[in-house]
Amino acid sequence: MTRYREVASDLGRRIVEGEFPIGATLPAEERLAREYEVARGTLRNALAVLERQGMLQPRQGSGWTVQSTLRTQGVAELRSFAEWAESRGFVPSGHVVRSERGTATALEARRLRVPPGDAVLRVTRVRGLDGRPVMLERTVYPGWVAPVVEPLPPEEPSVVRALAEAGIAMAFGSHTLDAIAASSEDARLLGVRRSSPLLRVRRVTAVRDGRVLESGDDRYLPGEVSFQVDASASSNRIGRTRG
Amino acid sequence: MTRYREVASDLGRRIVEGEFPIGATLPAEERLAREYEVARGTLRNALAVLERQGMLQPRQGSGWTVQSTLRTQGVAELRSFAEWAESRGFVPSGHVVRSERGTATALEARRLRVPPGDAVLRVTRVRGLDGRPVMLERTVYPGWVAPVVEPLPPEEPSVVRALAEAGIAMAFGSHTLDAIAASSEDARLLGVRRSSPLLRVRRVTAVRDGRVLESGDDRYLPGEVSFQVDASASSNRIGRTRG
DNA sequence: TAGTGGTCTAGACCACAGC
DNA sequence: CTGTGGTCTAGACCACTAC
Repeated sequence: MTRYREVASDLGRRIVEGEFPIGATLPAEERLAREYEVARGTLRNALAVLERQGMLQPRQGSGWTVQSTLRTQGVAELRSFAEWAESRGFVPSGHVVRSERGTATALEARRLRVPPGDAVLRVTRVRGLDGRPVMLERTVYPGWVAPVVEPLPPEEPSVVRALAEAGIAMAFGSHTLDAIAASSEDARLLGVRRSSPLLRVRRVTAVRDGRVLESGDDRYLPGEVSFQVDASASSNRIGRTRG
Repeated sequence: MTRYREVASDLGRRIVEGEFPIGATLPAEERLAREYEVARGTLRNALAVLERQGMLQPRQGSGWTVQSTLRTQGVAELRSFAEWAESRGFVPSGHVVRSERGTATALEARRLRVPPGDAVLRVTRVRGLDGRPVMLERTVYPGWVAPVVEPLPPEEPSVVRALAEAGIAMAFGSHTLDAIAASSEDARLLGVRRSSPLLRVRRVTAVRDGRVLESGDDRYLPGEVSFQVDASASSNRIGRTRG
């Protein structure tokens, strides 16, 4: 653990616990640096961590003000449906509709960055919140991930967590959002009429060394989950939101 | 202009011009710092700027590698339809369908953070790429912005640019993405069938001091424009993409 | 083992906010 | 004016990569 992460962690804890409520101004950097017995540069590294998490915002000449007392996690927040749901107080569910081994088509191979014809695992899941289906997920895993995913119980709510426990941690993700009309299968599994509008999120996630972990196509019912992007000059934050 | 921004700007130019192509490794920080005659800390500030723009990525023990030779702009990239289109080589168009003054409804007042009943300006525009309509935009402006927007020509392609030239610069934006079925008016103006799927982007943007600049509802034809989010442990980047 | 980015220190001066 | 964050310097040592 580096010193600035320790400071960020402790300062974040004090904010979450209410010592500095929303709208409050933190003590000056100089004072906080003395308090934690670090150089001002190190303290500023810690503040930058909390800024990226959306908790703090600086203003030259004034000070650092508390924007939020909720910790967000960037990638993880976007990546794991189950962890997002739990952090918001919903009960996530998952149900495997289909799971089959196969060989990579040209398109899948390009997305997964493996040779065409390589072994892949295709899984279709219906994801729910508090018992109601809200999203249909079709994921393709490359051969090296398949042995970890295949033995999971069909009702496993968090595949991401299971992968992390197996030492496979996601480090990068690219998501593309658009709208699409429900196919016959989409309609049947989500319980809507064919060609009704769905929010489609195509995603490719990779581990630290660049290997692709999965390629997926998620289709959300409108009105249940939407995606929110907060952008400022210095940082962007992305997350799901209800409704 | 601060020194680290100057360095970032020059280094970015060298990358765009091809001196360091995609995949290339930059000279070591120590060497670049000597070259630019700045301290290593200042050079690292410059590299951080280019990292946030998605051009560079560091790896401990190796070096900084070039990820992209395209400059992105964070908020601006997300905010201005016209500037995004031009940067990608498309010709953006805009056409005002309706423009009317009115008083803020309860919902509009909450979004714009003004008292209900305050004067507002409501504008509906069809936005196009290379002559084809791709998006329908309904924007509500608070009273203090209306005098700048109202006199603009109905075919003005970039409202953001016009506002910036009037000294009104957007500093923060929140965007919420979901899918929605086309209403009768949506269908008529975009040339699709009623209840066909559209990507809806609701946005609220604010200036530096926190005043809300506009509240909008944009509806995109599927297959024309989508939104892409690249997330990693250290940073998130958002932008539009074609198709 | 040599070279790289990651972290940290202890100062300094500047630009801006707010009284 | 005083206090704040923003920038900058000139060093140092550590963790990791690649040979």
